[in-house]
Amino acid sequence: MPGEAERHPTIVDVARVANVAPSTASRALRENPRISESTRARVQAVARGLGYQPNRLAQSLRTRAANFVGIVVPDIAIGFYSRCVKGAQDLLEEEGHQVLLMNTGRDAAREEAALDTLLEHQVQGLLVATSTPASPAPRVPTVFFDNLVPSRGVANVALANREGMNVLVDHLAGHGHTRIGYIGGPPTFTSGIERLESFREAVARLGVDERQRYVALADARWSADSGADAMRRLLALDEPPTAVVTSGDTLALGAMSACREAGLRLPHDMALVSFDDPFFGHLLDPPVTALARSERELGKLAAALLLRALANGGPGSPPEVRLPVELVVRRSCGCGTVAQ
Amino acid sequence: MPGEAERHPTIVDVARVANVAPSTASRALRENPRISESTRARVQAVARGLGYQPNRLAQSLRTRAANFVGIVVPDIAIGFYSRCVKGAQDLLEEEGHQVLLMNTGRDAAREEAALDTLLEHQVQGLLVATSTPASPAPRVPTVFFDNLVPSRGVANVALANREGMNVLVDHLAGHGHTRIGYIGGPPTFTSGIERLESFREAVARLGVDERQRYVALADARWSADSGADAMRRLLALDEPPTAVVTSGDTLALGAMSACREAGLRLPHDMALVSFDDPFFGHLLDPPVTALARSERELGKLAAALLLRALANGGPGSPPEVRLPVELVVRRSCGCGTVAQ
DNA sequence: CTGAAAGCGCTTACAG
DNA sequence: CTGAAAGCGCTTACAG
Repeated sequence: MPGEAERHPTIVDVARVANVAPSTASRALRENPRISESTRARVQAVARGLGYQPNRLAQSLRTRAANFVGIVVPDIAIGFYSRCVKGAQDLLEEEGHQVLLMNTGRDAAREEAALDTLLEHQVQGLLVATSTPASPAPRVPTVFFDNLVPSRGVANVALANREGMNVLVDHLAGHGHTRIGYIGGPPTFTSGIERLESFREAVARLGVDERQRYVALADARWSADSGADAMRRLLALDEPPTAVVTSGDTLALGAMSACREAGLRLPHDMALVSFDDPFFGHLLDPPVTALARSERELGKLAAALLLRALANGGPGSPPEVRLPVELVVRRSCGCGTVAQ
Repeated sequence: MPGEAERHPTIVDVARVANVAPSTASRALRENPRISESTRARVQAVARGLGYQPNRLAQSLRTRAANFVGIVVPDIAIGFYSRCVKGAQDLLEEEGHQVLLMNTGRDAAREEAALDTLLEHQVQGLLVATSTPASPAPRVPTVFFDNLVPSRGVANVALANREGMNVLVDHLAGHGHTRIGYIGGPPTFTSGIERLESFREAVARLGVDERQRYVALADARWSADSGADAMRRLLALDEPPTAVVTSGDTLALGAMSACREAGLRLPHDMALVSFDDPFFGHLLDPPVTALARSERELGKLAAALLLRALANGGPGSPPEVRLPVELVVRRSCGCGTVAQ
C-alpha cells in the first residue's frame, strides 16, 4: 500500500466500512439506546474487525470531561507514598479514571510545575501530598492527604496523628516508663508537627515536666540514618530515656540499629514503639510494636472523597477527615518478655 | 456575572483580548521566530494576565503527538516496581513526557485492559513489566523491563541475573561452603527462571552433583513468609545446607527470621546472601551481603531506551540490555567475622 | 432510527 | 509579520 501509512482507524473509517454516518457509528459504539439492533451489531463488528480504539483525547475534548486524575507526591519510591498511591489508584481505576502521577522531590517549584502540567492535561481532580502548604488550591477539586492544608481543597485527609501518638506514649507508660524519648522528623508538615506536639502533651499529661532533652529530631527525609543519629544523641545523655517512640518506620529502623551498635538489647535495655509500622516489623529482632500500616486506606479514602466531590460537583465533605490508627502490640515495647 | 460560568480562558480569549488572530496568538505563545517582538510580548502578557493554560489534549489532538508515556507494573506498592517507576519517571518528565501509570496485579486480563486504556489515551510509548509474556507487543514503541519478552518491543532490559547469581554462589563457595541452598520465587518469569537456572549451573560448576533438595521455592509473590517457609524446609533436611542464597530481598528477610526462630546465628550457623538488597540490608542483624539495589537504574535505562526509540522513530536498539549488578559485601556471608 | 452540521481548543499550511 | 481557513477525532443537539 503506497502512502497512507500506519494510521489507526478512526470512527470515520468504521463508519465508512459499516456504511453509516459517523454520528451513527458513534452512537452504535456507545450503546445509545435508540439505534437499531442490526446497525449496532454491524458497527461493532466492523470496529472490532478494524481494531478500532477510540481516541480518548478527542472524546475528552469534545465532551469537555477528561477522565484523568492527577496524583502528586514527594517521591513515589518512598514506601509510604507508593502505598498511598496504590490505594487511591485501585479505586480511581475502578471508576474509570486514569492516573497521572508526578513527583515533586519536596521542591516547591517542582510541585507548582507539576500542578500546572496536570491542569494543562485537563485533570478532573487532584490528590496531593503537598510540601508547600502556602500554594493556592488548584482550580479543580483537590484532596490534600498526609500533609493537610486546612481550609483548602474539597477535603483533607490524614492519619489520626494525635490519637496515635497518645496510644504509643500511654503504652510505654503502661510498662512503667517515665523517661520516654522521642525521635521524629522536623515539625515542618502536618505529621511532624502533630506527632511532636501530641508527644509533648502526652508526656506532660504523665506529669513529667522537663522532657525537652528527650526530643531528638531527625532529618527532613525522616531517614534511617538520621534516626540512628538521633538515638545516639539520646543514649549520650547523662540520664538517657528508658523508652523511645519514633514518629516513623524508617526512623525506628535506624534507632534500632543504633541501639544494637551500642550493645543495648531491646526491649530490656531500651523499649521502642513506632508510629508507622516498619515494612517487616514482625520480622525484626525484636518484632516492633507499632501503629498498623494504613497508607493504602489513606489513599483509598482520599480517592473516595475526591470521587464524591466529582460526583456532587462541589464540596460538602467535612474539611478534615482522620483515619483512625491501631496499635499492633509485638515485642519491642516490652510486652511478652519473661522478665518484664 | 450572569451565565458564562467558570470556563477557563482559551487561546481564542487570549487572542481577542490581545487583538490578534488565534493563529497569531498561538505562534506568539509557542515562541515562533517570525512574530514581532511587540506582539509576542503583548500576547504573552495577556495570557499571563488571564491565567491562560493551554489545553494539552487539544494540542495533542491537533499535532497528533500526545506526550504521554504509559508505565505498566504488577503493583506500584511493591518497592522494586515503585523504584523502577521513579527512575523511569525522572527521566521521562525531564523530557517533557507525562506518565500514565497502571497496575495489573499480575492478572493477564487486567494487563490487557491496561494496555488498551493506555493506547486509547494515545500514549506515545510504553514501559511494561509484563506478567503475560504471551501477549502481543502493543502498536507503540514498547520497552519491556524486568520480565523480558524476547523479540518483542523496541528493547528489553533486565538485571544481569545470571552474572549476579554466579557472583553470589561463588562468594559463598569462596567461604568454603559446599552445601548451598537456594530460596527463590517460582521460575515463571525472567528473573525467577534465570536466577534458578544459573544457580543450578553455578553449583554444578562447583562439582556437586545432587543439589535438587537444596532448592526451595517460594510463592509467586516472593513473599517474606514464603521465604521463611522455604528456609524451614531446608532446615528440616537431614543434612541442611550451611549457606543459602535467596533470589530476592523479601525472601532474604523471611529466611533470616526463620533462622532466628530456629535459634541459628548468622553467619556462624548459616551463611546467607541475597540477590536484591533488602531495604535496610545494612541495618539488619547481621548486615546482609547482597547485590546492590539498582531498580532506579533499571527504570532509567528502560526510559532512556524508549526515548531513543521515540526519537529515532524506530527500533535499532539491541533487543536485550542487561544492567550489571554489583556485590555489596557485608556480614551475613561470613565476611568480617572473627572466627571464620 | 439515522444523517448533516457544528464545534471542543488548538496548530499549521496557505495566502498575503 | 499576520490572518482566514481547515482539520485533528470525536459527540450532540437539531432535523428528519
